[in-house]
Amino acid sequence: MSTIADVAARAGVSKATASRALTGRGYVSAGTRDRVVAAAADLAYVAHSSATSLATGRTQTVGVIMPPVDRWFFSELLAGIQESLFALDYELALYGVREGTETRARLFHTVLPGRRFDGIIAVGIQPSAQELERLHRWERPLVSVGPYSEGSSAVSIDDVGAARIATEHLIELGHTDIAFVGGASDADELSYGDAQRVEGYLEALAAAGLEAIARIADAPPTMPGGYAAAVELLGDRRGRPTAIVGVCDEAAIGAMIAARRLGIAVPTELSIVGVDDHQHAEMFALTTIKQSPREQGHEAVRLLQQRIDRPDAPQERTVTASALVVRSSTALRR
Amino acid sequence: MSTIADVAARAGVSKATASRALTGRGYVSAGTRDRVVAAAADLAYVAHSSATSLATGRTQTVGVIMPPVDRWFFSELLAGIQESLFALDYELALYGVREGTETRARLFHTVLPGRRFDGIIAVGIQPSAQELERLHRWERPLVSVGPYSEGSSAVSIDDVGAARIATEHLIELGHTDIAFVGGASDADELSYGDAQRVEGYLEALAAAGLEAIARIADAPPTMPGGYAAAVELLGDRRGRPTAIVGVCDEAAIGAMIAARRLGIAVPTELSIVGVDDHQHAEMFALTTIKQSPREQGHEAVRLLQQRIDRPDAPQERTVTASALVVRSSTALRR
DNA sequence: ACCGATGATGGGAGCGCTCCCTCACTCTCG
DNA sequence: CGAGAGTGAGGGAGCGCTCCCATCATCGGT
Repeated sequence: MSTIADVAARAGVSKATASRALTGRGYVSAGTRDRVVAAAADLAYVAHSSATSLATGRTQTVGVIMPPVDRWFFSELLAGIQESLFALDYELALYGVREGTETRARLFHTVLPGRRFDGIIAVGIQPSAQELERLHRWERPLVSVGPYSEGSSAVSIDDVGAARIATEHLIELGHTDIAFVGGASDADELSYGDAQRVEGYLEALAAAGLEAIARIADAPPTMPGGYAAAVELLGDRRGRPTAIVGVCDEAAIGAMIAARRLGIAVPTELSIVGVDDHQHAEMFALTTIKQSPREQGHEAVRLLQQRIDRPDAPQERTVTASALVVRSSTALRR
Repeated sequence: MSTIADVAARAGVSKATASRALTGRGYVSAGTRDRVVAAAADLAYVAHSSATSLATGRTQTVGVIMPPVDRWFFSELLAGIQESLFALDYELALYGVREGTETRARLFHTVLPGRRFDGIIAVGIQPSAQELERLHRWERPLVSVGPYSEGSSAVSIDDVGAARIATEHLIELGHTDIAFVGGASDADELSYGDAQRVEGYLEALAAAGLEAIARIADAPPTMPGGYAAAVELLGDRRGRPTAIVGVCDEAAIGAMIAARRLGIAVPTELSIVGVDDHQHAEMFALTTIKQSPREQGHEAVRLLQQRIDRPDAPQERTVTASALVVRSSTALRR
């Protein structure tokens, strides 16, 4: 493994000049630059990242903290972040957040002070006041995806709005018995975004004077979760709702499959709407609210990059709009 | 941000002693150690990772190269890797592999020589001879998950075996018209493991003297992929197979949904078997071959750790067994 | 002819850590 | 009782890079 000293020697210049030629910072004559670049190529020289980091204080690495990627939304988001970071020549260090505070504690006590990252993208995490304070002391930019908190840029989905639109769509179709699949009686169990969606559902009902009929079935935001909850919900022939809002498409699809098994026709007997526009939504002809997690990933990186370049620039907050995509899982109430 | 010099000063010892006390390498008296540790705690001292790396040559970071995590298998595998790395105090730097060689080229030309990683876990990647040579020159361990190549440890699924078992199961049930959903006429389009599965399917047929009936439907290894392929396969009432092997559970489930829509009863009229034991397999009562991607992730990290500790230890190769999980998507041929 | 930009280069300090080497001291054992 | 091993601590080089500063040449403007 050759060092910059080797390159400098081979090009017949000093280390300083070689560094300037290679990084593009400072005065170097064209001829010298070419010689240095050629020498570097000959030696297959690549700067030692730790040495560069130590000298510059920048690691070219971004930490990404996110929930397990087994949900489509997160895996898409991660893909978006990955694409953008790659394009900007940043490494991506992935951190899981298990609710177990161990990961989180370690992150704040060891990883951040270790100055491994130039910035952080935190997905679906609401930092505590104490954590925020530490982040502030960390003096490096944070962009959060989802929840928004003072002192950091954020790209958010309007989760409340998405669920509201979904619910309103059903109300407009004449439904007055609309259940929500994918809540949790213990609110702590819900991710931030999911909690917001419950909120949106309730808001829409309230706006239509239907708050009394609110029915929230607890379920994890997964297909089996939605399936199980729907089986229970639809099992009773008379108390059965005529429409269902899923906390996400996975849950909605689970509910749809449950309905089919129970011989309940969708959409004639039961309307179902989801949130996300999951890759499977089309196959199931699911009416849903389109989010674009991949683009949100891009946006998050853009914001972060901006703040890395100009740390004193004002915080920015992007809220991406939600759009209703009508397919054929919803219909007028009979 | 305090440095080790600050800690040393506060504890009234030299930098060297402080370092020894904190890293646990070399002689330090218990009393001194305690004083240093206390001083470090007071100052909230955490070693600067770049400085440590530069001095030790180790980054405590492992690079993970894998396909997009939108398939359950990969997201589980990643989760397993993440868990184990976290437990061992390693950072995880994530790399996508788009077939676009750009990522790959950059990895080999810039990232590896930049000495950012102590080791690499490569998932589903068959390095070219030239790449292998570079890896060798890199002199750091590589563990591959999936394909096995000379000179690196590997944890592999017996993909051939898995698909063979799945197919044999159908043959034992009396089926003689068994289609495979999720191939690709252009073999390059298939991931390594998927290609192996096609292999296993063909092997089983051949062993039963059924090679003549092999029918491989091209489809991406996804639910919509399996759905579309199955719709085509099952559309023709007479030429219809009596059993289907899915390249993975997602594809198998897609096929199952297609069958339902077409009014074909599973398993009475059509048997379906998948590979993976996906989280949704149970909900669909899918007979499948159980893999444990999460455990494979653990195993990959274990192998890597071993090789980081003792670089000259012999290469190890783990092949995890596959087990048939019979649910109710398969039945005797009528 | 002199001066101050401007361009091009080299010397070398310094980033924060580890670890080799040296030194001092205390035991242990022949 | 002295040699040698074992233990504890400090000094300081060195990891590979960047970047500040000093130096020197060139050149146009007064």
